Amino acid sequence: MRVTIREVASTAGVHYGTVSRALNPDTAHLVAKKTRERVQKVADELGYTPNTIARGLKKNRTQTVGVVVPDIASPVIGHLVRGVEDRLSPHGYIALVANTDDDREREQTQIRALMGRSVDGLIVASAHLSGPTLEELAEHRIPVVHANRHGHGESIASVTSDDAPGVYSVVDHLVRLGHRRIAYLGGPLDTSTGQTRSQAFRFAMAEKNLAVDEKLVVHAKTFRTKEGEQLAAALLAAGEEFTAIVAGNDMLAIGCLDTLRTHHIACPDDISVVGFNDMPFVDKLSPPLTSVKVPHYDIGTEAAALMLQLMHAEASSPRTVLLPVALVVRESTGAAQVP
Amino acid sequence: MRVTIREVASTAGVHYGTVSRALNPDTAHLVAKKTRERVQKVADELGYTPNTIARGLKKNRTQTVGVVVPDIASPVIGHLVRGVEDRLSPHGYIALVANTDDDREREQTQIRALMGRSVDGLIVASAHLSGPTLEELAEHRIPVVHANRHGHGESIASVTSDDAPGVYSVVDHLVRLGHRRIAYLGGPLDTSTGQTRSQAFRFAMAEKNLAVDEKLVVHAKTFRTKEGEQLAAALLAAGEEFTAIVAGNDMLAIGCLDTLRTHHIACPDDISVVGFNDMPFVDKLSPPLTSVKVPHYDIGTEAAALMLQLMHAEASSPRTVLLPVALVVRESTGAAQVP
DNA sequence: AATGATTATGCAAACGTGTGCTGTACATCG
DNA sequence: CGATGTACAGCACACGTTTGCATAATCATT
Repeated sequence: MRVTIREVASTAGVHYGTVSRALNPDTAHLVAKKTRERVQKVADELGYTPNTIARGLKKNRTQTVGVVVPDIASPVIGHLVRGVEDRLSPHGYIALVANTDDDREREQTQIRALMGRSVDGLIVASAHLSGPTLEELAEHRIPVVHANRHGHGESIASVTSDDAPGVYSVVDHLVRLGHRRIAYLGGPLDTSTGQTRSQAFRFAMAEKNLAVDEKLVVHAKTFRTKEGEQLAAALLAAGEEFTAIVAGNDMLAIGCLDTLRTHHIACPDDISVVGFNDMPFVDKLSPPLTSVKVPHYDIGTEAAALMLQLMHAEASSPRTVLLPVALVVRESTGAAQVP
Repeated sequence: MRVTIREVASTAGVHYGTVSRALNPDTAHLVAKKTRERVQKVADELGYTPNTIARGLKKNRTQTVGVVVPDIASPVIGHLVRGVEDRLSPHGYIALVANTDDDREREQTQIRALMGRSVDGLIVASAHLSGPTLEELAEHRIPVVHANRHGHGESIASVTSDDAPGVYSVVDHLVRLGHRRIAYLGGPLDTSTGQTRSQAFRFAMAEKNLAVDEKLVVHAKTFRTKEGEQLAAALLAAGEEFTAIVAGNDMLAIGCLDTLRTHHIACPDDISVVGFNDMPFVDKLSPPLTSVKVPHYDIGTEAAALMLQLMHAEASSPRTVLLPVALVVRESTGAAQVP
């Protein structure tokens, strides 16, 4: 059996209420220094650890935040979760992670499971969030922070990468290299990143006074390399000429590289390829992939920081954080092929 | 405010104890079908969800298992955790993950934090586990399963990959290609995988009647690419001849490839390189890395399965699971250079 | 020395469940 | 018809804390 506050009290010769106060930083000033020290010592000797469950029941706070992600096995998500953890744990909070596979039903189930465990807050990095679930969350008045995705309007706090300038810098980079006919292989339009980047691409092209050939714009249904391969092949088969592909993320870009290789098309000599996210090891690909560095770890820490603010109900603070990204030029982009 | 069992009871016109029994599958048979159905209906209408915290306090079980990992951001660990989650969640359990960075102190802190939250079990994939902590765990009589690492003796359940045959198949593969002078660049000897694979290498070499040149055996302090680079450079600088490097994992192997490239040594033409784990995307490296596929996802599911057994205290079952690995031959290994 | 102010501690009621025990109503049996 | 058994529901305590309130102890002030 685990040692309780009463045992500490009896061996220290004080009432258990006093022990509670002595051990709690907020109330420690209410107990005399002498007894506080004695209690502290006895608690250490007995190896007392407060029962978080009992405390949670009483205070209605569990020092736990739920983290809802599409897939913890994905490298970018892993870094995000790591950031959350690192920022949260010094404050005594711990993360409860749940995978959804971007599946609406599973999302709902997982969020319910988290709510049932009385998490103090919810960081949501999963793509969708169905209506009923959102309502439930509102009912429980539980703080919610969106990470790596935009919220519904501005009502929900969110922290994301500032993708638009990133996409612009990609297009700018390609244009400077002489590219004019640029294909776009984007991610799912029902995800926040898929949509944002797609719009940003059109905007950037307009900015450069370049026409967007609709035949050169395709969108994947998932962010998987396999689909990148297929869509890249489809772009090639369409017969429209182009000298560069901007991909919605690195996975899709890797698919492109594979397809180019199987078609014996040289990259970057014939066609340049750009990814997004700058995942680990894309610098080791052949050719090393030009990409846009997205600070997923920092997204995690910022989301956690925002969550801490919300939970402690500090004065209203900036609710929407945009983190800067940076183009990383490598060898998958080069001068446009002369026609 | 959240709806409690008492509200359900009063609107259904029964005692709250009855509601508790009616809603709990194990005790539902104790209440008449008619009232049980009425209670059920009222509970649904009111949107009652049992308070897991209160239940946890009473039953001393939280339907939660702690998962202690070195770094959730690492791709292999991500897959492992994913496996744990997938196997656990259908049973209503949820995973509480904690990173340790393989740091002894942090390990202790995190495990304490998990224990304080009354987890029902602990899956430990972190490298070390210092003495005092182990004792604490034993005191609490909490089920522990080691994943991806061997336990202390056979007293603790564990599930790992069967690395020895994997290493043997690597050496065998190289020998068949004509390699005789083979270097070993292993992981930290104070980690389970580092030690197992190192021993297995010596054993495999002996099996093949090949001498192990101690100047060609080095061990990293961490599993990082940077250290792979440095140690590979050190091997080259040592002046001993060799035609192949067996690395303790893919990260170290990637470091080797980088060093070979900067030294303008061709791989595999001059020196072959083999990794271990078969991480995502090592097939996209240049050259694509020959490696040993370790089923980290399955290690996760198996560890979770074992944990479920232990928690439900089913009859004593196989406590040590070894999962098979498979050599995946790619282009980083080739025929030995003729002298 | 008595009074008031301040500080330190004890007391006990919650928080929302689970569950052993008790009591009641009804059926069954001799 | 009385005794016994069975099925169901109520009662109240316990799980380990926190915390408002009351009380005791200490100290300063007049």
